[in-house]
Amino acid sequence: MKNYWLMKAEPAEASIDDVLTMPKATVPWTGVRNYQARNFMRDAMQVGDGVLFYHSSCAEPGIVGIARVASGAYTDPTQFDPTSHYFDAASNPETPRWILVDVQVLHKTRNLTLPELRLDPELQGLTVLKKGNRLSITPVEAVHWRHIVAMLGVPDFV
DNA sequence: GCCAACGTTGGC
DNA sequence: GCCAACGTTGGC
Repeated sequence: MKNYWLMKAEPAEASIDDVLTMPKATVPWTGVRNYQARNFMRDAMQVGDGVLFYHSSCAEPGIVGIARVASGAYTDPTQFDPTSHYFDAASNPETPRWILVDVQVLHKTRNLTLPELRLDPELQGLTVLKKGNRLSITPVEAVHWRHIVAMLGVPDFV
């Protein structure tokens, strides 16, 4: 049973266009430093899960592409790099605290903006629309996933 | 830049 | 274990 996710990226750091320039349009989803988001990657994500690629902290936040989970969870190396913004001095290499998965972009889409998402009655309950939501990785219900891929006119690969 | 919401830390 | 203080996220 596959799952669906919304994953936030800051375009200033790793936009969908940046990812499309990478080999196989695949990016190691580095920098998650929240336990709830980490646990989703570690415990619930499977290769092949559907991903809504979301741009946050930018002029026009919204869903900008469709992606898939392309690897299982593995150690996020940036936690051990003192020069990295994501360095975590408290993490021990024998029991790494932070992990990541690879995410592969399948389709860049138009920007389905946050205001548009909010206006759609069928998307009520989408976690990213909830007040105070800050989680960078959130589960998406199958009914919401199907609605969004249909709106964007991309094949539902999951 | 502001601020609401939420997570984390640390004193007790 | 409680909770105040502080830090971060992220829309606006």
